[in-house]
Amino acid sequence: MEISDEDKKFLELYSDSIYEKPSVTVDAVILRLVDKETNNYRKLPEKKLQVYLLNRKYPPFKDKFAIVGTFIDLNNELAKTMKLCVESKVGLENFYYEQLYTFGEKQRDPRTRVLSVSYMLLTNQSKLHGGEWFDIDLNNGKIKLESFENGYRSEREVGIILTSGDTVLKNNLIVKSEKKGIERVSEVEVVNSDIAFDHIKIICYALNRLKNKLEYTDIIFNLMKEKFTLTELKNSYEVILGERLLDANFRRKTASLVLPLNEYTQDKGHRPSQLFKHNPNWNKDNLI
Amino acid sequence: MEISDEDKKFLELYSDSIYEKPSVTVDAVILRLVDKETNNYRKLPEKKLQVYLLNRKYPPFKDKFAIVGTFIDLNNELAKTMKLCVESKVGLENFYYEQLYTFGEKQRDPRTRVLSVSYMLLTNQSKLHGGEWFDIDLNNGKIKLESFENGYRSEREVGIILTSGDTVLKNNLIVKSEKKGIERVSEVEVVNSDIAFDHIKIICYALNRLKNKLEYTDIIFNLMKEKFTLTELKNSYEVILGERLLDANFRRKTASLVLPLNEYTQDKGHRPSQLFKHNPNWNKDNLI
DNA sequence: ACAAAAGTGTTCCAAGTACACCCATGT
DNA sequence: ACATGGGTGTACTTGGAACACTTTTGT
Repeated sequence: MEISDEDKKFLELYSDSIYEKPSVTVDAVILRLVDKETNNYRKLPEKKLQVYLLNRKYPPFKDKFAIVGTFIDLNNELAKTMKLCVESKVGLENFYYEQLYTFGEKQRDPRTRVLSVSYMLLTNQSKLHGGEWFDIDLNNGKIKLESFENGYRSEREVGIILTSGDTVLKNNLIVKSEKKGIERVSEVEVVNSDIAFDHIKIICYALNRLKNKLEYTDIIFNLMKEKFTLTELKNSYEVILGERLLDANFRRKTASLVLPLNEYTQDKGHRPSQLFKHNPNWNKDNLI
Repeated sequence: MEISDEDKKFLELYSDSIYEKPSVTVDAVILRLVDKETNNYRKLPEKKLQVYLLNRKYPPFKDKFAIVGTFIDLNNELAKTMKLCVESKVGLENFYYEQLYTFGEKQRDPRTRVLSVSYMLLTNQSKLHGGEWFDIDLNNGKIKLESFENGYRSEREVGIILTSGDTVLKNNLIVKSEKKGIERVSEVEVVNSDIAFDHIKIICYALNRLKNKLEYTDIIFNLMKEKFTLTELKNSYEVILGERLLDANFRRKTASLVLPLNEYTQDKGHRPSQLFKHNPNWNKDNLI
């Protein structure tokens, strides 16, 4: 990408303020999986999915919880800015991340026009600081489907309850999808939300992305500890997918994703279980 | 999302210029499928995938071809701005679109820091103005795979040749992917490109998105005319996927995606073929 | 007649589904 | 003894892959 002489001349004269500019933030939906406490010595702990939120110290949305983010730095790459932000604000390093979507609705920030380039972060670390882990309780309502001759319209209520100790944050969304011949509209509407900005929409987007990627990637291992039993892995899938899986089939399907170790769990009140680790050489599509 | 009194007070005093702002564009990769000419009265025309590019009249990258885009308007939604831009610059209306990715590399625009919120647009219209349709000739090199104990590194050269009449634009990318335990890096590097900015990267991203979505959506019908034969549909899949499909299997697999019409092709030098249209009520996941 | 596309049928194989069943452990 | 998770086997179903074969048209 060589720059022509004419371009060089132009650039010397160029003023970068001729177009209005928006503010831009990078925002991170930080997710992890943890064990629910259990009092039964036999029972294995169930897993729960959590998101890390910060209580906002300044307006707008002072005292509301929000996902981690910052205004971008023009001298850094977007992802770099996001990483620095996450490291400095909550102390998280070395994590899996991917860009999700850029949210830019006109009214999403009461201050001014602000675009949010959002990221999903997955971790198995717990010791973050500055905020709180919130349990995610996702409740997909029944889908309402209306069919016409040349298409359909679907609508579903989605409830997301975020809980950390006594703090319970309720959020309700409506996910709409309409299809009429070639026309096609998808929309997520926030009915009510106890967290800042449109962040519940971003969280919802991340949860969907994660769920979809479980099927065809090995993304889940970013949420696992290094060593785990297959039942732990199965529970993890179940929590994210929101459905129960059959044990025998699960073991076969995931066989290529994991490597068996010569270690076993003990002291569990039931038969010991073999430990596994992620098979980093699992390929599939990458080999094509 | 009520605004508290404290927030209101804050907003009155708020100055939106405390953070540096980037310029932001919306950019559209406009794709269509057309028939290659054929001189054999028996042979059906093959399909080819095309992208619509504009010749830049002003620096930077004057006289280079670029995808359609504009600096955003702070008073409009992002998608709205993109739609208005596409309509006014090339005369395209009523199309399928989806947001792709936000490109923001520091050096991607020689003028200043510019983020590009990119979209993929699919159409079956031909009569655009102001630019040219370029045939897309995508050439995936062989993948080079290097395996270690705890991961692997893959690298592949991708050549994209864009042709419109005598204009031939060559572009070469290297797609890298590295995995070491939990660490994971993916990167696309532009080796050389005959088009403006990093637009070849955006086009490449769109082509991949389209290819992936063929599998699990009915997105392809946005590229088809209203009525088509199953062989036309199969050719369309083949061109985008870059591989041949088996006819008998294809017919079975796509059966639920289409509705048969009581019309048949004629004058083709071979057996007439039934025409089909998209089944707009094809659902699958949406029913869950 | 014949080249090309249109369309159907069949066999084989891989993978997913749903169970039934036995094993090993700590209390 | 027993509740619980760990783990294997199997019969059935579904769908994709590969290929053979027939039909129909315009020139």
